[in-house]
Amino acid sequence: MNRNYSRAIPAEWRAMSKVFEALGDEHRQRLVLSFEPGERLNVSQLAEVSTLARSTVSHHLKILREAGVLESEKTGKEVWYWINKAWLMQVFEDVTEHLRKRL
Amino acid sequence: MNRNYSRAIPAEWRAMSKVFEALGDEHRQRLVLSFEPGERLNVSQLAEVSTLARSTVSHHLKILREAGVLESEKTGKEVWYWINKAWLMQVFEDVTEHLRKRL
DNA sequence: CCGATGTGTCTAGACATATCGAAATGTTGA
DNA sequence: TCAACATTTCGATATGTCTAGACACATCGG
Repeated sequence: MNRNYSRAIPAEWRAMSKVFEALGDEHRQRLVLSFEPGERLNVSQLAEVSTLARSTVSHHLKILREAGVLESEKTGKEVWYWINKAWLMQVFEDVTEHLRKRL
Repeated sequence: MNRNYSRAIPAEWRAMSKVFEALGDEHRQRLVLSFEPGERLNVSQLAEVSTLARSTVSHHLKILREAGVLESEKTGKEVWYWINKAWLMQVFEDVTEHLRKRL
């Protein structure tokens, strides 16, 4: 048994922690699932398909961005979001690997 | 763009949803990380290393069990918990695969 | 410069979750 | 049967999150 409960969370779990938190919400899952491969969407488009108010969508996008799930870039008035696919897959694989070897 | 925001969440995401929610909490992460490979731990042992009250630990274990992260079995007075490793790895791999192919 | 547009922030209320201690439940052994 | 033990449930409170609308800020076109 690993007794030092308060020790640092492993790096791959720490990164994953934010992702777990971000993707634990169903609305945020649906936002992520609105993307097609390689696609970039702006806030208006995402708010349009969502059932939520635009400000609420903005709030959820912020959480997804801070978790590293989404990336964003502002061009003119619009802010375009896309899935941080490579990084996200890497984090998932790291956690799977940690699970395989250590737990 | 996938416009039907309210459609059903894919099966592998639905299973993952509970896992995300369960592992989004740092205390629950620490509980899971207390296990060594193949090990079974009871509530008292987990409560002992935790900084939380016994009843609170029990509450978190219930969430982890309902999410499928942990399994449990009662033998006599004690309830033993262990990580549902094979299933958990499968779910992670399914999500990674969905991410690779569809997003 | 001004109005229209796209986005983010702030606020407040509703709602959900976390937490602990006490009480209840179930189990074992004397 | 009874006392001790392990765990869960319950009640109360504190804390955090979700949500919409009002407002602020930046950008673009006229």
